[in-house]
Amino acid sequence: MMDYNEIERKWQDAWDKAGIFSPDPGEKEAFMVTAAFPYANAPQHIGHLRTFGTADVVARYKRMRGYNVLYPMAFHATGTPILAFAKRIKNNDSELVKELQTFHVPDHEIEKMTDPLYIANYFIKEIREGMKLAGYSIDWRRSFVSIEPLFSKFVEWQFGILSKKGMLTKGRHPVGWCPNENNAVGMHDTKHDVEPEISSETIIRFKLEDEDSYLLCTTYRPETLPGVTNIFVNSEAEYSLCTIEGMSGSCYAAKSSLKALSYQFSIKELKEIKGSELLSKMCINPYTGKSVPVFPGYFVDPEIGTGCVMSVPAHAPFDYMAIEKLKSQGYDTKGVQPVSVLEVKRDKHGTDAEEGVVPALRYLRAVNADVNATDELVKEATKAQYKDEFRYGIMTAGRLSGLSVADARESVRKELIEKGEASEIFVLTNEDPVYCRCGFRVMVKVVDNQWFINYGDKEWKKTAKAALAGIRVLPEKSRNAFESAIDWIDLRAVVRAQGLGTKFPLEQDKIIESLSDSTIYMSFYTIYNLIAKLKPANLIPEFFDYVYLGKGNVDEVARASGIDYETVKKARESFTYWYKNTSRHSGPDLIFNHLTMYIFNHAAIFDKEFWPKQIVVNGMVLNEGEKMSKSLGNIIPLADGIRKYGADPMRFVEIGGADLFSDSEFNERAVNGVRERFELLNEYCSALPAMDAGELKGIDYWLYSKMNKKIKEATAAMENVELRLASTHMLYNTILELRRYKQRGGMNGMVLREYLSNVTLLLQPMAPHISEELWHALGNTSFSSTEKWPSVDEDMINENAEIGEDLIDSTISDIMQVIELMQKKTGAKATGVGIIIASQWKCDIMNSLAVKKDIRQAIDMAMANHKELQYDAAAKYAQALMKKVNELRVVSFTEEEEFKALSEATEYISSAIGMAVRVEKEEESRSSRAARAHPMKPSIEVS
RNA sequence: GCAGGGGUGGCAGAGCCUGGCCAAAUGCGACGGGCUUAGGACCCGUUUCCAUAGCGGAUGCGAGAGUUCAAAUCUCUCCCCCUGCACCA
Repeated sequence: MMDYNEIERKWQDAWDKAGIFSPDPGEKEAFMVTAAFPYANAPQHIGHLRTFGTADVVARYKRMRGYNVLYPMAFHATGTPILAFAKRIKNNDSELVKELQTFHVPDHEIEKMTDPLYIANYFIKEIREGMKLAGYSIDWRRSFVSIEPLFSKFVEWQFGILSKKGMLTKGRHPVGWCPNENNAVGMHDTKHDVEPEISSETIIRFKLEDEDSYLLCTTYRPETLPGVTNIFVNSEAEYSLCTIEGMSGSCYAAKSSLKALSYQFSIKELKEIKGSELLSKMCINPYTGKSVPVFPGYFVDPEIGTGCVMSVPAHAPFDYMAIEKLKSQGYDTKGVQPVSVLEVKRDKHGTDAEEGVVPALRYLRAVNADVNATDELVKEATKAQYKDEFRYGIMTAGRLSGLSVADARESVRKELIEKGEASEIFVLTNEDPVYCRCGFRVMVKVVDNQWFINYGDKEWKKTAKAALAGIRVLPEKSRNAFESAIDWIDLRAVVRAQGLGTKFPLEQDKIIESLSDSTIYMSFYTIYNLIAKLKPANLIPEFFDYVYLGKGNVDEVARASGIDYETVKKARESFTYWYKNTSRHSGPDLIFNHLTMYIFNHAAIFDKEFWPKQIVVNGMVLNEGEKMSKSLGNIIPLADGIRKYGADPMRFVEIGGADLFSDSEFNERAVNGVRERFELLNEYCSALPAMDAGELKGIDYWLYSKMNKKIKEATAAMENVELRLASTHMLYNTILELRRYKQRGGMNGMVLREYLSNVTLLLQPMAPHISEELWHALGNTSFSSTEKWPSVDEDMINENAEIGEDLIDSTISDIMQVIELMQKKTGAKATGVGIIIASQWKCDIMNSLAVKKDIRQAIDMAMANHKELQYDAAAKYAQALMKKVNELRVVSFTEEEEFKALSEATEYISSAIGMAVRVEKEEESRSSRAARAHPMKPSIEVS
């Protein structure tokens, strides 16, 4: 048994000592690999092997292909999660403490984690250790943290440029808000890590007849305005008359809804009235001008929206039910009748459309709801109807006629907002109320004067598309996602009121939001080791202008910044050297934010030659079929996994275990399978010294052929970062081939050494430690890490050698079948087997037919070439073949070659079937079954 | 809803772009056999159905339709699943 951890430590130390992964600019062509940097709030779990490991495999492969490869790594700590973390520790949050304990964070460390910087530093150290254990070939000299002052200088410079280029704008923006802490809240600020989901609704005002005031209704479905028959209010609740910013006149809304509204509009209360007082009134539909009455609605919640809803009984089951209930209670509903304003071409969830039946009623019937039905049931009907109507509905009412529901909604909404009759309001759409960690209910606040990066800018989108066109996206099928991400991304709020990070240059009391400060940081790696010792004050914009944009000259920049001449010069050289050829790695979840912003910012800031060249997107890692998550408690810390299974087996399973884009599965069985195969390779390597070299046999040529094919295919796979395919070639097929080689009596030490040497090198990117170990077991003294990738000798790819082996296999399996059937039938035991090989003329006829499909020509040709051949026999054979002429393939073996291949394998075949074997040619055979032989399908005679 | 990706044998998962060599790689599982004191590991075989002294046939890759001499693979329609939807890293 190999001790993986010992082997890994040994080679990691040796690499460190040799400094082979800390490159500087040189003669060789550069290649830089970067992976989305880890957030410094927890050590890594095995899922991180996917992105960082894939990046490492690419780095290692490219290094062996002769590139000067740089794989740097930094750490992200910007934003609020680390602050929230510190606060939770302060509050003794047991959930968090438990989580930390799964990562073996000692209690005395947890105690100190009330300090955000301490947290970041602690985990950065942990993560770095984990990455070393995993064997990543990282240049640690270039490692920085996204909250350190030098990096902030760089980010300030970046935003200076964005500002100058007009990419920053100001506007209104809704955010989740805690009224207690007066803070924006994101997912990590809420109880149970719920993301506040915000969507927009429409407030529509209905003018009260004979009064200079309005009723405010909230609705998702403004397109149903033509179908409004009345308004519902809650007759038990208090209502307020108030003035609302952005709407002229005074308006009524439920008193208990005002608080939430006040975070989006400034509101002044004038007076209060009872809901019941509104009941006697009539009001005017702003879209149709029609007058409608106000009724009490049992289901109206005064806390939601404005506490008034417009009633569309034809299309809203709740409205329909409410009116029916009123009627049954003897309430005077003034003869209102449902008005249908749209029709659905196909009913998915409701009953079939019936002439004259109100749509809402159909959906209610579909769930068996009567007048006494529960709200749950009505809700179900509502959902179904809304879904169908939004998806398939076509408007039938008035000017909206013919429009789809979605289009009509936009059109009505826009028209009313322009006229000042409606306004947009934001609401939380989470199923359950969302609570801040402090216990207060989260609401929506609209922030004015919010700074945005304007990714909606048409010209910028165009440049980004141009940049994308020049990027090699792997896997290629994810390019679509990038295309649509570029189209879709719009304004992005760029600052926050709190959090760690860089101050926003245009508004010094705000912090640049954490995804926005890390869009071009990869370029910072190229110079970080040169400037690490400088003071922030040295890093003036002119310095970055020179380094990244080539503006100005060394002398001036050196003088102005106080940085010495050599460093300035080197920094520019380093950037231009490393940044021309880059590969960016990340998970699929970042396509719609980070990676797209990465493209946008590069396109805006850098010269074309420094735009991204390659983006590799990889899937996640699942643990025994389930997503790893804190809540499931199935996270495997990286260090634990490596300690238990070894880094290389873990790497192999996680990185090579699935297609790039699909998720890979961690399971113990697979890891053990890999370990066993490594052991087997190791055994073969140790057995080598005892083996002699001798004359090459057929099976040796076969192994050579397989080896070269393997190199060819593994190389192609690595070029496309198809790591699953590559791993199949490199390890799994290797084991199958070695097994066969041995079974077929292969024992040529020279051949085997060459084969194993190449396999060892192929394995290097994915299993670097094992590769080094085997490489030395084979007697080498260099690092396999810095060796050349094996090259293909096309001449040694020998199809015939492989066909020969396939022939042997298929013959054996045919023999076994025949024997089995015979024994079943006659009960007699077989004692010997004759293999009879088809005559050359059969082969000739078959090949001729396969190419030409001309029976005449085939027979003539065979007759001409084989004097002994009877015309009858040739014709009969050719006719039989004609029946499936379309399936015929050219046979590349001659009778002689077929005979040779099988004769040489007699020993193997007879040991496989357990009895004596005789091989003969058809024309020499006296067997009655001889004529049944086909090319590559010898006749079998069992005696 | 919008966007992106999928649906293949007991399971996982290739193949699909570039139609035929695909009853469909590979791994796992199950079954039978070998090795072994026994188990594990390892090795060999079987693993849709029917037929059969092997080389044949039927059904078949979410459902349906189409194109083609030929479809898991191309086109259309439908159904279902997964992921993301933003200021959050």
